[in-house]
Amino acid sequence: MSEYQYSEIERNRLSKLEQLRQQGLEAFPARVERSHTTQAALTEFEAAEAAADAAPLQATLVGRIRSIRQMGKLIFAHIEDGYGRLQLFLRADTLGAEQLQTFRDYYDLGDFVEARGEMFRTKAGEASLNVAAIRMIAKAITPLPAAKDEVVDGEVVRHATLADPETRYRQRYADLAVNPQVREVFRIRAATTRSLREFLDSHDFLEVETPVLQPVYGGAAARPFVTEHNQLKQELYLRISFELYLKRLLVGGYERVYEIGRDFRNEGVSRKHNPEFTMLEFYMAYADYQRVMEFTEEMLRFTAQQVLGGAKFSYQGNEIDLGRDWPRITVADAVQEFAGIDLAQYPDAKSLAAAMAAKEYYVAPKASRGKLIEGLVGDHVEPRLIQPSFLYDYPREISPLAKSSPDDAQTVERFEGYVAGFELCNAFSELNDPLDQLARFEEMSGMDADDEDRHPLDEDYLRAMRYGMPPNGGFGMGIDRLTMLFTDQPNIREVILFPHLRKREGE
RNA sequence: GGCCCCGUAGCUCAAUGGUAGAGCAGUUGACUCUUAAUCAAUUGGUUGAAGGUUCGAGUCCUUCCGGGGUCACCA
Repeated sequence: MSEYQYSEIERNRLSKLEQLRQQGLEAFPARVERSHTTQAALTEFEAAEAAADAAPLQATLVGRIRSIRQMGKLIFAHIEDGYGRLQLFLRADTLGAEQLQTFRDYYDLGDFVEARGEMFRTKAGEASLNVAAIRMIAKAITPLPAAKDEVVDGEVVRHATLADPETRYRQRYADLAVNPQVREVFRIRAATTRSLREFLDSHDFLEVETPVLQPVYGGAAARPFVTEHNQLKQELYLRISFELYLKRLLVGGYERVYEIGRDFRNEGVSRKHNPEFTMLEFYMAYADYQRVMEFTEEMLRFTAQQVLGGAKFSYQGNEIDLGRDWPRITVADAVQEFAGIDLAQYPDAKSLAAAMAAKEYYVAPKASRGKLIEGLVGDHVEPRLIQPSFLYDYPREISPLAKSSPDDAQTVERFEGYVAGFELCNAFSELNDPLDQLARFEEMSGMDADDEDRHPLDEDYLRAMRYGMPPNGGFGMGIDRLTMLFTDQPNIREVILFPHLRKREGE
């Protein structure tokens, strides 16, 4: 049983609904007529205007009532559909006094209607539908949380609109219904994934789907969500990455695979983190990380071109240009330049921690040398990388799945792409030597079970690798973060339709 | 999880510790070219919840619930 209490406004609207029904008027019909979208009606009407001898345009439109202006026996209203908005012109002469009164008495802002009539231009010059018949196709009981619309230079400006972030996220349907710019964010998001697919498909990649429920999680350092299969009495993890399954497919003979899907990480929620988020990973046989860097630049340029029409965009006040060559700087050089520490002089965690402490930098307790370097990058380097850049050659102990550099045992062939001061993607020359991989897993086994960096040993993955895995370059990118960039949104929740929020009492 | 801030009408927001208000939405009325229409009148509140201090609490204190920011964490 619902415990919902109707508000006064809702009770009023329910009463209108009841009265409509008493008059035999169905407020939620199963079938509707529609000859044009609002956009098509406007386009065709303007074309007919241009052709002097064209017949008047008859149209049947559907949409949600977004404004009503009553002028006695004349009513102006705007309807909005998925394509735009259009003014309805309701006049007693055309519609009939009785129908006009029905509209006045029972129709509200937010209702969906079907209106039939002839397109014309009002004295004020707005292309409008002179309504000959109108009917309710879905009555809105709850008023939409927006007061009024205004059109300024062709743009709809909504006044006193829904702004409370909590309500916007919990009731995204209402947010979308009243905030057109929010609808636009998710169109850009869809265009982004579409163009990434287009790029990868055109480069001979195979799109695949791998398990979300995994008996062993891996491919990243994060706490997993744990669940259980009842019948198999088996503990399962929601995946934290796709990596290990995608690389198994290279063993199987596919040269290029990718997956776009959801990862789950049981970590804190922040401006840049949601417990479930969308990731793109691809693996490219016979490529190394340098090749993947080039490919990444190409891919993001293509995507920006498709989605934004060019390589330049503005993000939170910074002008970002994906078009130029991305600077490539080693982690060691970046730490030297931005943090003033020469990593070569500090070959172990203890000496590096001391050097950092001397500069009054934050030193994470019990951190490995790799973890300390990562901290330096996060604190001192990352925020400075506004224009698209690659950092490369990462510490071995924080990269258990990456191939070692041929000339430095402490370093692996790994890069991260940074844009606007945050990490966008992460890639490496994938480790394909099963003996080295086993050694890496065993290094991890010395760690505490709850250490974030501990990577579980995956026997089946090792078995796959023993069959022979071609050398390959792998890549992962957060789609949510890319969408944040493309839509100039500072918070990941703005690019996730239904972001995670704490459950409310009673829900 | 720590710290800081916030929660008032459907929406956006006011209110020195001293009568809880405005605009829009809603309701009633006027109006046949409006477009944030206009004009007149009007309804609507357990101020997130529970305690406490006080003659008196939206305001101060405590706890809880929810949200935002930030730090930690997030390879």
